[in-house]
Amino acid sequence: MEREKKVKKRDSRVTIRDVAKRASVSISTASYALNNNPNVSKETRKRVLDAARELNYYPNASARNLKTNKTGNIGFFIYGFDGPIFGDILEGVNLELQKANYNIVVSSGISSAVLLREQQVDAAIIFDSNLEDETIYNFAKRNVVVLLDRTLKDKNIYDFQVENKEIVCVLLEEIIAKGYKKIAYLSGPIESPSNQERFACFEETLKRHKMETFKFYEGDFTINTGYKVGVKIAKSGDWPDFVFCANDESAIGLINAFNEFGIDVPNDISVAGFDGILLGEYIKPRLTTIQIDYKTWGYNIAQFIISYLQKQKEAIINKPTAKIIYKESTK
Amino acid sequence: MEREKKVKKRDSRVTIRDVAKRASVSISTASYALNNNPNVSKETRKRVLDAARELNYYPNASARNLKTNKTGNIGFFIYGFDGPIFGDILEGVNLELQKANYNIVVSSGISSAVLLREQQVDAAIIFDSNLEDETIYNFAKRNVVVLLDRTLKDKNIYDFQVENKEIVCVLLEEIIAKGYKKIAYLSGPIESPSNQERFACFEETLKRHKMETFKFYEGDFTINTGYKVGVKIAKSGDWPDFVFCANDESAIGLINAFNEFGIDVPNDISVAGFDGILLGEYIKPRLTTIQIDYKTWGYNIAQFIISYLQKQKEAIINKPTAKIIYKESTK
DNA sequence: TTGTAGGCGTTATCAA
DNA sequence: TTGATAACGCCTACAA
Repeated sequence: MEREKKVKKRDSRVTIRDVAKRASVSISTASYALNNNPNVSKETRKRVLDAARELNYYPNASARNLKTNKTGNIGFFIYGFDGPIFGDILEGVNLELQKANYNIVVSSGISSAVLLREQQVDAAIIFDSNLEDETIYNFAKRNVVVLLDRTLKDKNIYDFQVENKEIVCVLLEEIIAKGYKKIAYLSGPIESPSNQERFACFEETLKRHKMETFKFYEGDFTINTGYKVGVKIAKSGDWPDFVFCANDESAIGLINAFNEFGIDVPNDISVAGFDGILLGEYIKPRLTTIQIDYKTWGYNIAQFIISYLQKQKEAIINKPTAKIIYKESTK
Repeated sequence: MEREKKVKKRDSRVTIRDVAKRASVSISTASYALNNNPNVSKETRKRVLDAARELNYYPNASARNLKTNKTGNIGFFIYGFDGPIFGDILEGVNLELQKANYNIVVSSGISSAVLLREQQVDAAIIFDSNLEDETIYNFAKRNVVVLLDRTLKDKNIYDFQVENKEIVCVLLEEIIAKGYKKIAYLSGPIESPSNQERFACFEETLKRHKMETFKFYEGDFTINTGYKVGVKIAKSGDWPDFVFCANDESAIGLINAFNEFGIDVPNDISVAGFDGILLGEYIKPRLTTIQIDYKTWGYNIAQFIISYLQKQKEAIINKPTAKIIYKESTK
């Protein structure tokens, strides 16, 4: 019975206490050594680090976070795990964060709101329109937020929209120059800022040439809806000669429908998209698109957050590059 | 000066202390109320919850985790953010975890190892062969681990491999029945267990029919390498009449190369893959494949973890269903 | 039913 | 250069 009491608590982790004991120093000295604090002698540091290694010690994150009020984690919150562009952004973000010893933590759905509310991350990158503005504002009271899916104005909140304006205009100018007359638009969700910007540029360029939007088809950025719109167009008989799609996925759905109905792309109807996703290179005909360098975008976002958190310098936002890639879906 | 001292610390969050004060109860009562502990009167609970809402209180995760030695987070660690099957598994996992109030946390690269070592998650799902066995063993001393990419034997460690055996045999049987004679294999990474299992079934079935592997091409599960192999085959002139690829992505690269070199798929060479990824439906010819229900797999994994953590019952592992989908890439 | 108090594992202040 | 000790915010015996 007596002996039982002295037994180490079942399951208990190695703590800094154990390390200190093994290195024959006080807890505080151990902490200094482990955190590279300069005021600890070289020999002591070595003893402590050795002990830590021998005991396979790793700090308890909760305790550290509670004390320092930091987590070292950066959250990336997305609306779903299967979006084709997230992969690239995330790779860029992660590569860069690793260099600065931040951890990336990706989440989606309710989890995202919980992690934000309980401040389990030091900074948040948000690409999920399901997250409520209020949750974001609240998190931003004490932490930095980068928005990719909307625009909010407040201290600590920054938005990194893709640069749509110029590049969509350029594409449309070139399309008009090629002689297309009946130019239509397949939208994303109406309220999406990206969609709105892209459509604004679309309309503006047409207007500059005294042309009218041949048709405005409502979509939602998905292949499925793109397909449905394609079927409707095919059946209608009232065909445009060019459809600019707000993103690649809807363009791919559209082309799929056209293929099925024997509509010749690009000769009957030409199609272009936006994003430059991998899938666009594997469909037939391959998709003309505006290619965004999402990986670099991710890299830039991570850079921004790091310099913000470390307050090294005025953090600067770099827009990702965009370029037009002509493939066989246009003449 | 005096006044300065009394000012609330800049930036400080709302704590349970503030809630207790506003509800005029002690901290412990507030805690009980917030955690649905039964021994607190209805009115008191209401007062506390109201106060929490009014103050916009959310618990400090670090403090809670430190005390309870739990995080409520389940980690999913992957080798990269752009794998086409992760999206589906993750959706399934997340949907199920949400119901049980667990948060999903996805990470990759060094971050994964850190999160595991510092035990920032209560359970880990691992699909990243870059993570070292030792890191996993260590984490598993106190937590449950589900492996999707390898097999390790230890307390708390479980592996959920896709069921490759039966279904690959069935496909090969059917292929042989169709009269293919020169049947080749395009592998994944040689050391990958999935690849090994699939190849074992492949070889076994051929052997049963007294056939030999026409060629073994080494790949690595990527489109790029699949493409390179395809080019090599095209140039060699020594063609198989059927290539079974260890996954869809390599099959897609292969077909792409064949298309470029004017090899007729399926008539010159037929191709089949494994996974059933979206891309396979959009290439020409569409890819014959073994389709795995990855979303359900994710669902099952989450179920397993939840019942394990809650020790409700003997946790049971359900394998995901697999079925063969014939498309135009085979005769 | 409610309150008091101790401690989870760290970091960091202060004194030695 | 090192060590004792007080927090960080929360949960939970135990006492009232």
